[in-house]
Amino acid sequence: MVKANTIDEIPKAYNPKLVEQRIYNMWVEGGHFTPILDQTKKPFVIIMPPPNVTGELHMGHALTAALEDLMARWHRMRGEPTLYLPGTDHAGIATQVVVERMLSKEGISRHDLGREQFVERVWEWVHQYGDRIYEQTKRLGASCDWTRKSFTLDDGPSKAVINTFVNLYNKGLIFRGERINNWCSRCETALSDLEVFHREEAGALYSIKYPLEKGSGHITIATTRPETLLGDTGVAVHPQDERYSGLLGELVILPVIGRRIPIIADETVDPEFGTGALKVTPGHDHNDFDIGERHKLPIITILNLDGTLNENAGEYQGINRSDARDVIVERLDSDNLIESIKPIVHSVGHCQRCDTVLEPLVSKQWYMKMKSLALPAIKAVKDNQIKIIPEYFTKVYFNWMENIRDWPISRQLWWGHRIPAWYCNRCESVTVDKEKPLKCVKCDSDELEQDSDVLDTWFSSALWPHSTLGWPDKSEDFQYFYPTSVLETGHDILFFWVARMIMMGIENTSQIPFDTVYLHGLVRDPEGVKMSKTKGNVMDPIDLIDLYGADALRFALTSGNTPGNDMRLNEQKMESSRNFANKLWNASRFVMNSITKHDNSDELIWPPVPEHLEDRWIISRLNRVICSVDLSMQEYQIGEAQRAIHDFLWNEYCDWYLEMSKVRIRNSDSSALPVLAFVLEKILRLLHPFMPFITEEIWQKFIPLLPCMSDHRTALISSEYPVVDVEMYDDESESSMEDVVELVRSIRNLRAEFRIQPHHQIEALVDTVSTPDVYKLESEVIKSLAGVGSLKIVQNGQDENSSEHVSMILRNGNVTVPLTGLVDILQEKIRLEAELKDVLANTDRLSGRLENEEFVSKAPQDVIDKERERLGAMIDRGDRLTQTLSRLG
RNA sequence: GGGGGGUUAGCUCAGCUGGUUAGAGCGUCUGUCUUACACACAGAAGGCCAGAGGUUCGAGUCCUCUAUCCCCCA
Repeated sequence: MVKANTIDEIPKAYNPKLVEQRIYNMWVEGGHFTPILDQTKKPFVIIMPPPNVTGELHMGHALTAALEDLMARWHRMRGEPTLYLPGTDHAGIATQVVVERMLSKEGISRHDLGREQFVERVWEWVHQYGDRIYEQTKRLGASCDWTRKSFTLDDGPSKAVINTFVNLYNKGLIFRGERINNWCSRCETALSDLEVFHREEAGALYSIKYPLEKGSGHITIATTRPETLLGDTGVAVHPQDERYSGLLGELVILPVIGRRIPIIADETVDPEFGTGALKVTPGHDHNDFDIGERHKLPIITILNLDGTLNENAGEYQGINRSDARDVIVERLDSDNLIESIKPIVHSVGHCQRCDTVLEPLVSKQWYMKMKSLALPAIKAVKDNQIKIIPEYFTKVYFNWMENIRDWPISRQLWWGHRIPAWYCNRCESVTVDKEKPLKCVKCDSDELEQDSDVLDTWFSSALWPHSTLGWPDKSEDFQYFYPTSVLETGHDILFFWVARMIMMGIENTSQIPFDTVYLHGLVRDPEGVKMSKTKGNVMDPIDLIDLYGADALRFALTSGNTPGNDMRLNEQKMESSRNFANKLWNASRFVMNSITKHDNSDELIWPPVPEHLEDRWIISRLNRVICSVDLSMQEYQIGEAQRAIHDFLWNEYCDWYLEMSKVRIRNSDSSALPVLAFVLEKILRLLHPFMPFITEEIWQKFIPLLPCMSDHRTALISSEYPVVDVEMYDDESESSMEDVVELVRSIRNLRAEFRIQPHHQIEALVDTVSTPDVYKLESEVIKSLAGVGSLKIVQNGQDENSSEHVSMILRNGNVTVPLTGLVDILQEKIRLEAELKDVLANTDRLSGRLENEEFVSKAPQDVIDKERERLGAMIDRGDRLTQTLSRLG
């Protein structure tokens, strides 16, 4: 037996800095993160949501990794071949913006470089910084299989993207068309609805007179965007609006431009808003586009892609859209056409990436038809093939999926998967293929030019669960690991990512991509405000790891965290998590030291056979905790599982069992040692998925001290998660220990109340009918933990209530403590009477319930039995209180 | 306008399918550096579970309405 560690060598406080890096390297070098493909076992697979390759680890990533790694480690310890696959996302716009900003510091734009050189510069950036987020993820302790890490622009995922595009094009589900879109004039690209961030902003509602063609009258329209009138092709009113019914079909003369446009009736016009007359600009408003389609109004686009007014703006061509409003309003004013300008707060769409105000704009884009893809994805969730946690998000999912709209998938960017479509310079037909076609399919011309656009990044993300595993090839990984198990991510990307993965997974593989979706909430700052760089309230996970350790951060993020709900992170949570780690550290220090000090640790019986009451109790309790942790984990009640382990370690193992064991150890009785060790070792296993570093570190120090263990592995990470042994449940020992704990607490309570010095030993007399043996058996423990010098246990003795004594009522007896000169009889009577009042109230409540015939006839028998038992105990307690009081006189 | 969620101790939050006198952490108060841990130990105070109805033998938990806050979609 190696006696490696004495207590002096183990630091008094846990220091994560000395541990984490070393332990992580050990795991990697030991190959613990790479699963062994075992065809007889069902694997557990989590594909990590790929962070932006140029991004930095933020608190959302930390929460994601904490939860995913927790699940991965739990399943791995349950013996399932576990794959936690890491990867990064090329993040089209975000990355392009970052590199463009860097270039602008050098005074150059991407256009100066040209497409090819620009993309090269982005790759340089990726090669330089792309691993940073991986290194940060490692610091969290994520047990990812780094041998399988994947990047959306790698050959495999790229091949999947091209294949998918071509397949869907051939099926007619991808098409090119001219529609109204959200256009970011800074990024110079179209965006999907999901990439639009709406914000309430103060603006103005302009009422503008549009003169009628006939006569001298006019119709007044209301708009928040007067500059777009340059593109107006109609004025719409509600069909039932009597104010305007006589004007329907008339023409008005569009101010500034002088175009004749019709007055039409459309149901969607809100007569209550503004003047009830709406200018219709199909080229620059989503709603107007629809109205225009219904009434066959022409579409006039007035903007260039860079946000300046185009030739349709006539004399105003070339001015920027931000100046256009002022110029147009000025002009209208001088033409005396402005009736009023009123302040208004309205919702304005912004680019999610660069915050530029978006412009609805008609442009030619590639689209994916979503309705038919959505149907099987809806069905998969309806049929419970895919379970969403928390459940209420299924409603949100259905709500979105059932109203799904076509997805614009082309982006006018340079960084990303280039669309595999080629245009013929001669006949203008399009050829879509996996590789560049040699000739135009129509006219045989070889003058082909590839579409300059790239695909929305989410297009490749949507394929992630299968593209990372080798699809479209039938690779070994794909066949073994797909479909995956759990998709864990923030609820904010349910539509962006999760829904699309379900649709594309089913479309491409005919299988669901995962059976469970676990959605977490936002990590907020201590005031409950969303963390953001601009607000400056971000907490850096790496800073917190440096300060408190990775285990503490993970524990803080998962404690009391329920699926879907936002949580606040603050210093107190970090501290209490760190303190918990330190508690474990010190309990372990005690146990290891006790074993090391013991002369014949080789003789320790292993696994221990609990005979002593205390041992039977702690092992019974351990098994109940194992059972409840198992149940909670299976139901994804991670916070509950964590709380159960926390409470067991701190409140039962440390506060009671460990303290009680000291009595035996002091008396050279080594019988508690194997149990101390056994329970601690189980706790390390239970806690490992929650606090991987510290548990592994302790385990590595601890195992060499123990007699040969049956399933001794090289590392805790790969050892077996505890399984409940219901044979070890022991109601009798649990009940007995409750009596002991109650007695100790009662005496401590009296000591505190009467301010007895901690070192001063007192006498105690216990009078009990039912449990004298337990008190006798545990008398040394009771004396030690309650500071009692002399403990007398009698049956049916006489309480000695007087100015010299004070009594507490136990559930199976009374305890009396002599306190010479300290007792105020009046105060004692008040205390006991208060307790009696409480007891009598409870007696009434319970007997009332039991006298209720409906309760007795309708409630289940076990509930009734419990209530009867409680009533009996309550009456007994009341009797003894009354006796004690009567002796006080 | 449509949909979803929150409201429980001073603060931050748990509380699964209804069943003891509703829990934790932090904070507060009183003691203690008791040879694992002061990142600790012992003890204590503190809650009309947002409000009103209803279902039930029994409601923090289920239903309806109200108030209030937040999120998503249009």
